[in-house]
Amino acid sequence: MYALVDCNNFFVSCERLFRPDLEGKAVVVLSNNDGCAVSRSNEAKRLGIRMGQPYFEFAHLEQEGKVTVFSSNYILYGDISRRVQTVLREASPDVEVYSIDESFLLIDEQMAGGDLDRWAKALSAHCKRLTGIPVGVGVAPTKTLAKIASKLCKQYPALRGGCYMHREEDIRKVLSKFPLEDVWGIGRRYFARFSALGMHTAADFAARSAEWVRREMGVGGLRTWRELQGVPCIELEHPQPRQSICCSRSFAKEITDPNDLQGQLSTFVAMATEKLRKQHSAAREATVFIRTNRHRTDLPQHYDSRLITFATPTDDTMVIGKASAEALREMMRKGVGYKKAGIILGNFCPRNQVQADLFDNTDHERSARLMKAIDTINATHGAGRVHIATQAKEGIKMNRQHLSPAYTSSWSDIIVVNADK
DNA sequence: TCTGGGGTCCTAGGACCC
DNA sequence: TCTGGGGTCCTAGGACCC
Repeated sequence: MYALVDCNNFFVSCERLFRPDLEGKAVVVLSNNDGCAVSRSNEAKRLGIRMGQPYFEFAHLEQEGKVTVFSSNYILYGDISRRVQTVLREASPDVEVYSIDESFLLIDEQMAGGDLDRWAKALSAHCKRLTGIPVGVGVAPTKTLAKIASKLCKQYPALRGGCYMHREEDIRKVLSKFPLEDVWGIGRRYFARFSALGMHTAADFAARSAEWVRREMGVGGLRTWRELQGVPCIELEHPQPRQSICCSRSFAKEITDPNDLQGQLSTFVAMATEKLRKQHSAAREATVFIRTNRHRTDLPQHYDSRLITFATPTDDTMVIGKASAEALREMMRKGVGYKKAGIILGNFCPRNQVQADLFDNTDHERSARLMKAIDTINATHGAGRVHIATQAKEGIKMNRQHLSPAYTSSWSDIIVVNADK
């Protein structure tokens, strides 16, 4: 059986850990740059705040004291996520960390003491007790059904955080009420097409023929369809090195000054190459892109990107940084304000299998030693302690007006318990 | 005024090979 | 009228996920 453990309103739950006064209240966590809602407490959902809704549209609710708003604090969420994963690894030897707030576990009835429903509820309670994070645990014969079971946990508090779904008639009953758009693998596009054909529930989709599904959606859709019938087609996956690494941000204000934008891009390059080195890869390609504010239709729009190729695959911040800076200079138009920029590294090979270029006389040994020194210092003395001189001193120019402290990852932000009070 | 960031997989079609 | 058969590789675009 597969279990899906899904953290409820994860970012909001992380913020509430250190703000218990917000329990039972409407809370929203915003995307980077305080742009839009990415996590909402149940109370905030009830206020009508939608996923992805722009902040300015509900900022009045905050003024009226009806909702508390946070900037996203990924350092905190990443740390809490690792704690949850630690608890889950004790529950099963086979865990796939699917996202920051979801993990799949492989589980059999013996391990669970013969009662998987009880096991699911117990794991939910255990996780809450050890980490403070409320989770739903859905157990079913396939990953797709386990996702559905975990959603039922949120819908029905009587399940006490755990739901084991395996009998055919139970599954049929659930699917006949489950919205098709909430099925894992059915996105916005397919749902729009299918609902126009009168299909609205998971059961409507499951009732189509295999040929029809294959024709309309290809093999991926067929897998989803079979998983709904209880036939496992999607296995537990183990972490693979990334095939591309992207680092980009929107800025608080449009940037016009080339040096200014160069400083921001340089920081993106440093972040992306650090991730690249962490997975022991070297990149053959980098794409640099810039864009103006899409929403300001009154201003001139400009999007451009440059693909850079490296004769010798590299993970060197300075090599990639220098090439990116040149690309940026070529693209930037005078007087145009840029709202977003970024870099995508791609076409990787393992770092220890780099094929040298006959005409390349770079000192790769020296480069490797320097990068290792930078990474080691930053890992032990704090991110960004040493950096390339072209990086912006003040960091990425983002709006983060509602940022919570780094409660678990910075000595200066650690909670102080005052016994006198 | 104000609208996120980071990924993966699959498919069709074109170019090329013998 | 009818115009071979069997492949590979690459890319762009579309779909999906959180």
